[in-house]
Amino acid sequence: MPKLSLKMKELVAENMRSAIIEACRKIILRDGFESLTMEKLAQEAEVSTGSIYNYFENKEAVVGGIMESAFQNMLATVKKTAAAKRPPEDRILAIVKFMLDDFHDMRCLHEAIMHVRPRPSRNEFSQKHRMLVENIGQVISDGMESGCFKNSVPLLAASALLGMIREFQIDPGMIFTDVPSEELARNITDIFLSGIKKTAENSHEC
Amino acid sequence: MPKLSLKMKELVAENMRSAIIEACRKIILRDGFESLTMEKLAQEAEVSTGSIYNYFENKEAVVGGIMESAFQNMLATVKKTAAAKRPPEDRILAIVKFMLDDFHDMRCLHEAIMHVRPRPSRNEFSQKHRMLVENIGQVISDGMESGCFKNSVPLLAASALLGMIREFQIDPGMIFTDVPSEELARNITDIFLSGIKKTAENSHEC
Amino acid sequence: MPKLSLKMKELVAENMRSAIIEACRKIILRDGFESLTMEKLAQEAEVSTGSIYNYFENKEAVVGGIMESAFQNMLATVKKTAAAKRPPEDRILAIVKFMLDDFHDMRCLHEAIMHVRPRPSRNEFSQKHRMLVENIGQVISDGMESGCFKNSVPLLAASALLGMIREFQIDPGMIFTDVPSEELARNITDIFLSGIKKTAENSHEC
Amino acid sequence: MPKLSLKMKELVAENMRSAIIEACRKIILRDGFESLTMEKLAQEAEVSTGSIYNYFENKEAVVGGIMESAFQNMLATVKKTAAAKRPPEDRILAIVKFMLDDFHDMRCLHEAIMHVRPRPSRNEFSQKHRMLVENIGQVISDGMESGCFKNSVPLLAASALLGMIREFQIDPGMIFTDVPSEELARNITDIFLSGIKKTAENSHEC
DNA sequence: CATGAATGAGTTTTCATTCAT
DNA sequence: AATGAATGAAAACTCATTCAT
Repeated sequence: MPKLSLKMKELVAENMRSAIIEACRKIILRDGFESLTMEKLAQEAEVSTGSIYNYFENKEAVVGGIMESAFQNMLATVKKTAAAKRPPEDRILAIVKFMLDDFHDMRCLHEAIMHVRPRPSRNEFSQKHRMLVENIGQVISDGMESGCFKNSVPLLAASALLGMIREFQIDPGMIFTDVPSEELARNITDIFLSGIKKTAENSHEC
Repeated sequence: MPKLSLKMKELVAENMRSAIIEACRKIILRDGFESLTMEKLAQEAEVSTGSIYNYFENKEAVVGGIMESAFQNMLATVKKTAAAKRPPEDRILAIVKFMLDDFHDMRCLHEAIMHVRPRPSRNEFSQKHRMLVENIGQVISDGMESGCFKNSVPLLAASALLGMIREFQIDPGMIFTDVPSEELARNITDIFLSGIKKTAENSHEC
Repeated sequence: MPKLSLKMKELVAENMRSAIIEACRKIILRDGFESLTMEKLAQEAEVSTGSIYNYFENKEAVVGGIMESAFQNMLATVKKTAAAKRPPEDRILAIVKFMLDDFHDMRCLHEAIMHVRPRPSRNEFSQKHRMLVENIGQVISDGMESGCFKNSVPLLAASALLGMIREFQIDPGMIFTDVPSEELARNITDIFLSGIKKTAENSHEC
Repeated sequence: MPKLSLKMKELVAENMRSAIIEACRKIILRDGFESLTMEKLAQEAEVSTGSIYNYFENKEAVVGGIMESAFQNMLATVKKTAAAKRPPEDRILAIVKFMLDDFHDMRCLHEAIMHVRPRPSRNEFSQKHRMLVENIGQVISDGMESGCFKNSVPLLAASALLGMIREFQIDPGMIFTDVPSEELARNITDIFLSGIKKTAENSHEC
């Protein structure tokens, strides 16, 4: 009985944490990180400010929470896709597609990382980011082993790919707002796989 | 005499502005944007808080100032490099190299853009960013015309390149801290130009 | 229960507002409007600066609050007195008496109006002031109708009366500090009603 | 020779003081006392902030200066009018007229007095105000002696008159903005001299 | 546990005054 | 004397965090 109620409690607590993190995400995406206050967060989550402190040590922990949550979401899919039994090229395209569509998580992550700088959370973040890179790197390693990818530094290539994706999500120049993500994904993947240079056979001179 | 002293004053004033912006940059790079306070800025610039307001309307204007300054630095070099009379490939490499080395400007810019959200500065930023993209895009257009680059969307490719570069500057996973920028530049350029896929002639199957 | 506690809260909140306004009034009367700072106000009201902002939007709102409060006090009594079933002369005397004694409210009001200049509050103030004038004007209208007052412009006469009263409250020459308000009231009323000139019957020549 | 240049200097200095005070007055009347800063004052007077301090001890002294100047203007005329060889009634009317028209001085004075509270200037101000009251009081005394005014307390009556005049200058209810000052003056004087009550001979009952 | 008012340190900004030129 | 930039104390206001109910 006590054990049951204990589990209940944990369940309720987990629910609260999720709700708060979700509210946090909404605010960041809607109004920007700068505007995130505990008061606003409480209102969005429809709890009291005090309650938040029952589930999170402090504001930083909440932000850390959304990073964790966003990573979990992304990592889960990326891992699955990266490990799928399909040609590496396809897996790359799938990952790019997914990430471009998963605007929320990546955008939040990026906002969060930029605002959680001199704190311990930063290291934690780095670790998780590395996992992301490594998973994508694995696809590239696979491609190298199977002979369809050139010899390269997988982690470096993976990072490059992530950078490209992020660029189109932040879109600082507001150039690609109206381009469908489908099209963006194809273009990005194409550049990543084949580059922009003409290959020997179809280029006569340069 | 009055004209001279007028020029002198403007010179001194410009010096002050630069000093303050430089101090601002230092703080952002050292301690993060979050920690930037007018008090701290005054100390770093070795002036009084009040003095800053003789040269900038308010805090936002200072931040806008570092954005402008950083852009000016970057654009100047990028423009020159982009317009150089060398093969497009070389120009791309030069730009990547320069940007990786110009850690300060790009990093500052990126910090700034993430923290200047709902204000008019944001649009101003977008415009300038677009100029950067367009300059790089020009190199790609050149390459396409001269036949060494494939047909592609130059602005899109340019954005992709910028994204890659930024990724290695922020280096969220802290993976490439110790890799010399020279090497990074070569790798990035290589991926951008040739992609990671084996080309037909040297790949037998996949 | 929820309704009760809701009412309780409102009651407590109203108490706070009153306490802060009262503290504000004390400071203005004791040290002058110029010396009113939020810090000082907080100390006088024995709360924290932050708390004040739970009950008032900003400093201007607090000042607006004391204007409103002072007006309410004054208007309530003036209205009642003005509408009383007594000869207009008596009502005038009663109003003058009350206002001279109600040093606090009128003095505060006057301080406040002089310091709340280019803001919207000013118009609000004007409106309320007009109500005061109109109420007193009504007494004069009554007197005119009943035949004991001469034909005149009631609002103008009422304003003149208010001006006299204010003069003795501010007492810029510090001449009447020691004159009992009872005596002042009689004198003021007498001038207002009969003027300083001898009337025909008791003046032989001039 | 040295004496001459000394006089010159004093002349120039007096000019500067006047110019600064005039600028101060303009600002107070145009934008309100609250908006008066030394910087603004310097701009309006077309001198440097530093220069002001060569002619005035500090800001308070400048404000004291405009009070002094305004008083001088008013006192000069009031004294002359009060001492004129005309019936007291006429002299009263003339004073009211002049003061209503001399909007600038009186308004400035009133603004100034309200903002110079806990300082020594206040006493100085009181003294000057008393002189004003006494001069008007003298007219009333004259009238009492010559038999056309009732026995009353001249200073008290004079204060009452000043209060009325000020009320119409401040016009807190913004009721009399469009009434010509000529008409106001007549009305005010009439109330002051004859009151609002019907006199015995023309009132049957009340 | 939930609540939400209270707290007060921390932030931006203003402005009278000084002082080197 | 004139200048006007530099100063820095002081003010209004914010917001993460606490704690009595």
